[in-house]
Amino acid sequence: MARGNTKRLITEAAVQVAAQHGISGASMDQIAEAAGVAKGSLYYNFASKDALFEEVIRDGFGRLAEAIDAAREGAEPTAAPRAVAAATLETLRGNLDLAKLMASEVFRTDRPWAGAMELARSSVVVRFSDVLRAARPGAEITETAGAAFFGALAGACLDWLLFRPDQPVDQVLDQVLFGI
Amino acid sequence: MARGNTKRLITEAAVQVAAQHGISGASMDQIAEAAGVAKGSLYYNFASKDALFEEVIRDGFGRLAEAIDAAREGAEPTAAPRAVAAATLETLRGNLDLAKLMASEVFRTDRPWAGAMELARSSVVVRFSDVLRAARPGAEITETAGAAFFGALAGACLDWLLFRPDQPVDQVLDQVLFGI
DNA sequence: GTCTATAAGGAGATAGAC
DNA sequence: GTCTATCTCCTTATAGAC
Repeated sequence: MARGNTKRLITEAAVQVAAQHGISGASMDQIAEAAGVAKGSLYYNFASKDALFEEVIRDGFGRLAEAIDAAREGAEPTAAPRAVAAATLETLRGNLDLAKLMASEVFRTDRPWAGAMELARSSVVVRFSDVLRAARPGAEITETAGAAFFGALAGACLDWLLFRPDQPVDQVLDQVLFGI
Repeated sequence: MARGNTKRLITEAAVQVAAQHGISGASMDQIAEAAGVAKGSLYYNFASKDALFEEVIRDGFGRLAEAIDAAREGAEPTAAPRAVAAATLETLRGNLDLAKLMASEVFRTDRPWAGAMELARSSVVVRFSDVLRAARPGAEITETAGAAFFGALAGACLDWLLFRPDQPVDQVLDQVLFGI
């Protein structure tokens, strides 16, 4: 089995296991079993459990940042908040385990990977702030508004996918943006 | 030492430890040490680690629900969203460890205490939805909007307290409510 | 009602065969 | 590059003294 593929198997299994139990509650044994590889292979491909999850975190937020950028490119500034929100909801829906994992670990500030986490979170928050600013040239918009927008999307999206999955995505979008 | 007091010492220590490491990562040994009691006392006062955190969860969301109700009572319907948002920010600021804990565990659906968690979360989401509906009699507002409002407040509040603590609370409030 | 001591099993990580 | 076997420490929970 090629190394690149094994690494991907491991990170995907890590996401799946940690979405249920949290990073602390996810054991390397469980991850190895979910990935279908031996525990030794985890430690060949990653220096430690912390290094493994640092990569998971970077990948996860990176994927979200790319989706935001793509959605923003194709939209007028005033329409961009809705386009970006839609892209975010779709990305989170397509990576539900990752979304749960991010939501549960994003505000942890005292772990080895906390620096990488804050860098990744911040890059997404900045994107949201920029989109809001461009849509409302007059308003005073700081990164706190971006954090609020991000929180609104994450909160509504997980409420939707976990507890009210029958809603159409447009309805969720309307509810998130009802004031914008 | 009276039993009521010991229980409170334990729950407060549990919040403090779990805010850092998550519930899975918080050990009963750490909690006992932080509470200043022996581990045996934890198991005298609570049937298990899961039972302990079920009480922590119920207490936490109960406190938030009370603050929301109090803020709503004293405000006109159109001013209620801001009043409720302010009360929420103040409550979370006064219980930062609890806020971190709630944010990180609220979407966990496969734990023994998941039922209690969803009941508690839902009671808060319903309150937010009601406040928004009363403020905008014409609009179609579902509980998803309440979940989004809750998410926006939690996201902005933790961004504020953890990474931009110098902002005045009114400015945070303005950023969260900029579209409402 | 709170303590100490301990049981039984799971954790992260490593060594060495293949 | 992946495996199995193993080390050591930490985990939840219980038993029984005080």
